[in-house]
Amino acid sequence: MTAPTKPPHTTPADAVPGLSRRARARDEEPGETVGAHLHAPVIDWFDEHARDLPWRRPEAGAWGVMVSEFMLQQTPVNRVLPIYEQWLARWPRPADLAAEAPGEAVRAWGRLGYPRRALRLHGAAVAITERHGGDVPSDHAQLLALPGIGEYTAAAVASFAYGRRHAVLDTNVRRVFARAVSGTQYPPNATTAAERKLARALLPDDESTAARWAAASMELGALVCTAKNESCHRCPIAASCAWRLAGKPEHEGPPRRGQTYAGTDRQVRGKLLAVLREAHAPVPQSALDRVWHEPVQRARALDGLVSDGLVEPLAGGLYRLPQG
DNA sequence: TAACCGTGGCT
DNA sequence: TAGCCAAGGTT
Repeated sequence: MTAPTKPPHTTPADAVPGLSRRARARDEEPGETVGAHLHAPVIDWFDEHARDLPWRRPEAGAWGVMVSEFMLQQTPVNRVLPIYEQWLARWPRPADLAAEAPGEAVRAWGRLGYPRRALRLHGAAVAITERHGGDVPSDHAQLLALPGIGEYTAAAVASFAYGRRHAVLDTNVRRVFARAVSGTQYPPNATTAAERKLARALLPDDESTAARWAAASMELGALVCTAKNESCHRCPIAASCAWRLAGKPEHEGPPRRGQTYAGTDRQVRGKLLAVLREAHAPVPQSALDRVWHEPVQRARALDGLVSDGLVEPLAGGLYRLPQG
């Protein structure tokens, strides 16, 4: 098993075939919208082909959108669906989660992976309850100030839940833009200023259209313009796609090494936490010792979990999920 | 900036 | 089969 790897890049920052020189020179707030020829086909495609996901239904509300965004960070939709439903049924409002021990969030997170997200979602619920009267804020800066929310998630919640106009730049959208506009197979490894500028330039002027565009361009990347085995024959903007018109050149250069997973601290942490999730009483050290043979790494992993706040050490060599 | 942080399905 | 891949955030 390996950890996630992102493809390397060659994107020339400002070599954007689809944009006029004036458009490239202009920085931020648009007077006229760039890339407007992409908006209608992508949004129309979305209207017809969008998946019916629970967090897209009106009854999900801003809290449902926010919960889904936390769970979807690096985790596939199909694995999120059942946990999302259980989560919202148990904690229908931020205050409901805030009233629980953080360890309950970690337990309910199950095997979604990256359990620190569960802790941060709990922390965000506490902050929303304390600072925002229990309502998920719609302001980008206020969202960004919450634990576990970065640039992408703040924009996604503001856009999807409140219809605000933000560039929502996730891995799907970055790949769509890299191909359709920049003409490269993959976006850069890390998000660049040029990508942000491009995303802002492509954002429709109208607020509700911008929100629709954000969801539609992301869905296109998830369903059609995928990382591997892309389906150009189903793509609404294939005719103007810079990468396709260039003959779909494959990325050149050394592939970035993916971190191996087997034998890493991450694997050990996962095994340790799995024991504590299943237990409903404090667990003795001896039970944790069984999950990994190598004592030094085992101790390091446990220490890491404790310092992350995912595990609470008790007197007498007992451990449990955090109660406070 | 780059490393770190889980998990399981797919090819 | 073993590497690839999935709606990132934090340090």
